[in-house]
Amino acid sequence: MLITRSTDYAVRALKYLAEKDKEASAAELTKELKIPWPFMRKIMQLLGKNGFVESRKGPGGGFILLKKPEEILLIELIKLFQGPVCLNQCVFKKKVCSNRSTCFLSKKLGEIEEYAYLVLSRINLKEIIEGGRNYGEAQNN
Amino acid sequence: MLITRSTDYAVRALKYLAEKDKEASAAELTKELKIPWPFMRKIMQLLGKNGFVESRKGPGGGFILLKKPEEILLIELIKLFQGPVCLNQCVFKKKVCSNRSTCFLSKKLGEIEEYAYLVLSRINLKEIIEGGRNYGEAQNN
DNA sequence: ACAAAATGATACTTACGTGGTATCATATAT
DNA sequence: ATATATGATACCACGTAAGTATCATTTTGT
Repeated sequence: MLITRSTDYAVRALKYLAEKDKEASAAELTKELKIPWPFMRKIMQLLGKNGFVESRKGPGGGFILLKKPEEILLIELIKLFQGPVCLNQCVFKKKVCSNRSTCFLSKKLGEIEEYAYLVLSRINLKEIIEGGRNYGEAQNN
Repeated sequence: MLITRSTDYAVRALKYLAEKDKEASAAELTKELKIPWPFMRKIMQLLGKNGFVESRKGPGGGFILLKKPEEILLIELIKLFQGPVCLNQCVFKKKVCSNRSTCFLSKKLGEIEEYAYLVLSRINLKEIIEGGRNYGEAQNN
């Protein structure tokens, strides 16, 4: 899987914050986006620690976007919530196949990974908001 | 991960059979390729059920390749051992996001998936044997 | 001052897929 | 007959993603 649920939730939350353009609490995000509250909190905390949002405690507090949507790259969120993009990793984790450069299959998988990385690097939040009209809109079925 | 260990083992086993061009038992494959015996058997059984190899029981029995290496496509092995190639799958498994066509992100992920599929579809066993001189050669570290 | 409402930190549980094992039944060669 | 092979199938182990729970801390409003 290229994108896990955590990353997806993060995108949705950031999208919501961008569109609202005001402070929103985890409770509000949870309600609007239909994402489990404790999970949402965990995600927002990570976003906070990494400079995507600023948080304010106390009643009326919550989170506010720190960056412009066009400055938030999908690849950064992926790295944050899933670690480095890696479709390739030799099944033997460095023990066997030290000879990856001579391995035809590794080379091909590497090509795919490179392409994926390139595409993901170019996607920013602004595009997601504008291009995906209903991305993240919760539904009831 | 694009390729799991099962698929990788299957490739190695088929490569071995292709190069030997004679019947080989699971025990032999296990020994030569340093793959756990019960796991190897499981893999060979799947390959047998799906027409990649023919099996013969009894002493001296084993498996023999049924197809030409150039007719064995990596993508088929991936599908067999890992299910359909799917990097895209909406995190909500069909519940939300029935509107995938209008979702910018899904479209982009779909593009990556398509590219991966294309590359993987074109790789056959013959190429792997010829291109990857040391693919599947067991090492001892 | 105090209670309520928010986040911070952190540890824990649950679910699932991959990797791997074990067992018994069945066929075949000698 | 017996040993050697595969067929079928059920089970176990482990790591990661998904989700929960708890307590501490900060801030607001009265």
